[in-house]
Amino acid sequence: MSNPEGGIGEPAKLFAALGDPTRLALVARLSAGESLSIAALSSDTRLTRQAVTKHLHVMQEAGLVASERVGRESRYAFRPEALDGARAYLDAVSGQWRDALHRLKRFVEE
Amino acid sequence: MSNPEGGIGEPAKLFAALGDPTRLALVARLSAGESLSIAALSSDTRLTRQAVTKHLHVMQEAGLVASERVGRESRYAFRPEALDGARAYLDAVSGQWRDALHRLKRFVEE
DNA sequence: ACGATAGGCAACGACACGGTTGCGTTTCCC
DNA sequence: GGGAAACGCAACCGTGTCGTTGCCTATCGT
Repeated sequence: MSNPEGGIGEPAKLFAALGDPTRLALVARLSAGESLSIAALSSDTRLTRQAVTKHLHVMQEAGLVASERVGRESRYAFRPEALDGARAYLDAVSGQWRDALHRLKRFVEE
Repeated sequence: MSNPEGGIGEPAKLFAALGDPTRLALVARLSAGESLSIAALSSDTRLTRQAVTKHLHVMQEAGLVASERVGRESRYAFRPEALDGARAYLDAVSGQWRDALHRLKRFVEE
């Protein structure tokens, strides 16, 4: 399953989760290492707490983030392994492109 | 500008363009090397030609693809350079995560 | 025990998205 | 020249998304 055709559903959800500026900002905040609460994440935004909550749910659904309830607050942590799937897909696509160019070059030179 | 905070708008558009199964399938088709017409791309799909056209416009807006009008048909070609931006963003994010873990480790060990 | 803080749930509105149908225009080919 | 192929444009529809507001529950601190 190294060709880009195989298994399109999962990477699409991942890319879709990354395809929003607000969500990318959250990823940037969380990739700093700290596990942060919803209140902490929505404090320096013009968004409502519920808006941030929804985005976090989307990101959790895509595997980008993991939540852990501690006391009265729920902390969200970044999951860097989730990016491996995206990177693998990008590499598969550009690898297929590179191979295609290589085959074309060999064909022309023969 | 190597931190993930800088310039969030452009990669978000790129990821959003990749965040759709139909569009990912088109990328897979086009990454095979050949420059294909809209009719060719929509022939082996259950979608209408106009649906494929809209997806191609979105992908072109994100820089994923380039169009070239030849005769009565317009050919679309994959642009692998577009993926570099996405890969750079992923690397920046996971790099920031890795550095944060490293700093934490050093702090704990001191 | 009580106020304040953190959060979950649900409804709602505005708008974008994915897709279709219909029609007109250009280009190819016989 | 005329039919057919390839495309563009615009309107339209159903659904999803983004964000809000309102309200209710749980937990913390004093």
